[in-house]
Amino acid sequence: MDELILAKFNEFVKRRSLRRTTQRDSIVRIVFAKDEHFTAEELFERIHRTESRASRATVYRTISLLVDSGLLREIDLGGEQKTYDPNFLEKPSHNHLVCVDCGKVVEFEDAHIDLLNDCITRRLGFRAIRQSIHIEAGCEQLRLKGRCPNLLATRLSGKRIKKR
Amino acid sequence: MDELILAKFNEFVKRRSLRRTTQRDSIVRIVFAKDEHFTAEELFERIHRTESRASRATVYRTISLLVDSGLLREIDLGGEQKTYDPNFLEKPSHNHLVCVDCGKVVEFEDAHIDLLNDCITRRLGFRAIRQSIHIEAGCEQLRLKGRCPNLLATRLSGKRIKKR
DNA sequence: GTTATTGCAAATGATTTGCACAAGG
DNA sequence: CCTTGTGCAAATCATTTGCAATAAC
Repeated sequence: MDELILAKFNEFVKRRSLRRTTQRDSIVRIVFAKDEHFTAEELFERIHRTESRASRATVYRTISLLVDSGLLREIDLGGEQKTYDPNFLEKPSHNHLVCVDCGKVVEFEDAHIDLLNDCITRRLGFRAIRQSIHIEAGCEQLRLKGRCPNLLATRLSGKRIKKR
Repeated sequence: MDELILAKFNEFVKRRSLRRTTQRDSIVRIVFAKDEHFTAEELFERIHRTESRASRATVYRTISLLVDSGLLREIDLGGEQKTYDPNFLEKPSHNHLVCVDCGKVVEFEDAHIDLLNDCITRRLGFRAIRQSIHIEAGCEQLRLKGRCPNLLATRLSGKRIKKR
């Protein structure tokens, strides 16, 4: 499955008369091996947990290429580092809900929302290109039962929870 | 009108046992004198075009206070500098459409969208706190007539247009 | 007076870049 | 070969912070 993406990427690379390299290949494979969002630094660490090797500079440069190619998207999760989302090929129009209690990011799609946004855009005199919805929300289970199934997992994994 | 906001801010300042200073007063006045979005640097420049004086550090620190107080909101316009929006008091639930042709930012409110987002959030097991929609769009007039009323103005004013 | 605030300059931290060497086609 | 990519270390740039002097209350 991610081999298909790699093929698309290499097509893009060729079209731009760039070169296929071992570093680019392994970075792309690692990016699309999971459906998780990541920062440049997290990707760098993930790479170094494998047998592959690539410098920080190459990681940053390859991320830029992936974004240019349309295979990867930068999303706004409000942190200090940029966050990237590898799931837009599978779900071309998904949005993000971020739980302020546990930091969990939930992806969702909704055709009604998309349609409504399109209407609004047209009414304003524009032609929609891309839209993204960002919802900050609290965990209902935490509020009612005093605990949230994600909260513990998040703490254990040492993930960053949005401050504020 | 902005004197009311200043009063609210000073209330907040007192509640936190902080101090009312000339710098803070003038920064708040300048922030809410217009309904324009701005970056820290742009605010710093605006201040220095008046008779007021405040260091860059104080500008940054006061922006943080304003955000904490809920009077100012950080919004995502995708630039390298953080952007702030002083209009959430007047329009508590507005969203942003950014024109990729001219960089113009249009604010819009829509009750249907808000309701729909609320439903989706609840369905996912969360309780909505805040939501924002970011639409990137092209100018319909530019496409049809080959020119956009905002484009020239934007170029003249030297505003940053979103790259990509 | 005591505590918070300011301004400056230095520190930080993510991302970018120049350059010499290595690798792709 | 000739051109693009890589890794390193240095540069950038927005933002933050330590500290001594200053201003609130």
